[in-house]
Amino acid sequence: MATGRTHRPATRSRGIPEATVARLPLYLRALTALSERSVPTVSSEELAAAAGVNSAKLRKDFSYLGSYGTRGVGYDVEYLVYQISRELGLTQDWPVVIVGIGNLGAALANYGGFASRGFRVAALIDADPAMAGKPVAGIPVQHTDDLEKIIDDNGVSIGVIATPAGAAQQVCDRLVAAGVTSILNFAPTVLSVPDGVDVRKVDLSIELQILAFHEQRKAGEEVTGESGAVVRAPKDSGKGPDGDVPAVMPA
Amino acid sequence: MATGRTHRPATRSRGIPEATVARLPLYLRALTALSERSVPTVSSEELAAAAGVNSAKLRKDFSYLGSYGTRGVGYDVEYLVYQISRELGLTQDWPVVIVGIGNLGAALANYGGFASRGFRVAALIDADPAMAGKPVAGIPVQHTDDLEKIIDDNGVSIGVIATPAGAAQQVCDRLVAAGVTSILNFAPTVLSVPDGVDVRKVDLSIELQILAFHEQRKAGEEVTGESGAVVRAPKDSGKGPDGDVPAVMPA
DNA sequence: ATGTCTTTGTGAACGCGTGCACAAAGATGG
DNA sequence: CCATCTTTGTGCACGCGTTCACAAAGACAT
Repeated sequence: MATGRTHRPATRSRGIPEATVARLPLYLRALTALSERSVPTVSSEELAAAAGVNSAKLRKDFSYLGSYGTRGVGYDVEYLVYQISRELGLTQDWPVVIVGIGNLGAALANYGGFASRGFRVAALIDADPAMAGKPVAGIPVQHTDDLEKIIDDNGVSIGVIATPAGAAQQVCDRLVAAGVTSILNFAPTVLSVPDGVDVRKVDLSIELQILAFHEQRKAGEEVTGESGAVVRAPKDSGKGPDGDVPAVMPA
Repeated sequence: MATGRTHRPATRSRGIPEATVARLPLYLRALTALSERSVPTVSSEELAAAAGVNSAKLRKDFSYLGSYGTRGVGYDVEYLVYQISRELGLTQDWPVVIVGIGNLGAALANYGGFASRGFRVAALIDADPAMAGKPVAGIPVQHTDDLEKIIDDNGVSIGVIATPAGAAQQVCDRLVAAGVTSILNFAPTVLSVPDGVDVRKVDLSIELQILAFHEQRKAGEEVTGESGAVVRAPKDSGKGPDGDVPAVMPA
């Protein structure tokens, strides 16, 4: 997490809870799919199932946006798509820069999910002079030296950091100084930013570690299991870690 | 989110709250850095700062693991690294398969953060026959047809899905049927899995949409203290979205 | 051994998020 | 126009997570 505005301590933005905001994109995706199939209306139950949430939660979420449903019928799909898009600020086009065009940065540049949701990759930036000018995803990579100018010229307020961990804080500082106020960080580092700047982080190895924790717990319940009891077959042929690694011993 | 075990409704695994589990990797990273600098002990205050969290929260988190600190001194770095690693199941080596070797899948295969944390990429799988045999990150890509055999031969219990959205559920079903019980999903879809299977999702466009929401809110606050009216500074030279896109109109 | 000083570990209070359950609203049919 | 039936919107209760604040524990100096 960043030092600045990351978890937004109870700062219920304009009355919409953070947890709800995080689910709106989910609803939007489900609604867009329905819209493409020309489904006119949808009930909270159906939509909740499509989004993978509880229907009561969904209704409460929508209640923060206003009363957009019709009792006895459900929600108008097109209207709801519009309302959520507007609420999320997706009726506008957000220019985004990606800094650090390695494997991940290139993958992000090629990712279709951005453009389809109102985000436009305005520039790709990398510190390697050898990359300069080389096109990635049809966009020429520019050098870090011009970072400030690029941000300014394009009116960018959202930056994506996909650099190695060591460079992330420095890049972050420059982005912020140049006027960026929202950062999506893929580097495995805690970024420190001033108040007023939002940081969200995506950390691949952390996600795996959380999975490993639960996986280990499942394995530990194998026979002992009170409820689930996986009871893996005899012999150590079962799924799971290959073996024990000594690791560091306690002091 | 997935239908199955994703949010784990209050199923405090072995007494350790989910929120704490999610922070352990963060602490571990900070501690590893200290360890590499041969720092012997660290106080909750220092470590909390390095991990970007509140020190009280950190102490409470550690209290779930046991009393590993020394009052008046702090925590033994090496010992804590060991304890957290063990708790997370990282003293074991977890074989992982990545399904869908497009831009993102390739980036994940090349990502160093996996190997350094006890995760080993056991296999890369893709549905494109043209990719078969081609090495990515030094590992030959295998065809989806052999998915079940690969899972079984390598004793894989953690799978990463980096396929297009359309293929994700099908791949997921096959992974689960083959014995995978933890899935990290990069495809923008809600996966449905049976009980006992954990799913974590990483959705790039959702993260950006959340940032856009806050960005829009900040813009709205510019001059007008709180409620509406964007009132951007004179001329539209400020940072921000390029312009309004009509989008869908309300019914 | 005793006192002081630092830092941990945790009891308690509070706030957010979730889910139940139901009343109100409106559509639909007779 | 009235009755019935479906589905929303929400009051309420509960539990998790966070934070404060402080007593207990131990290091360290004298």
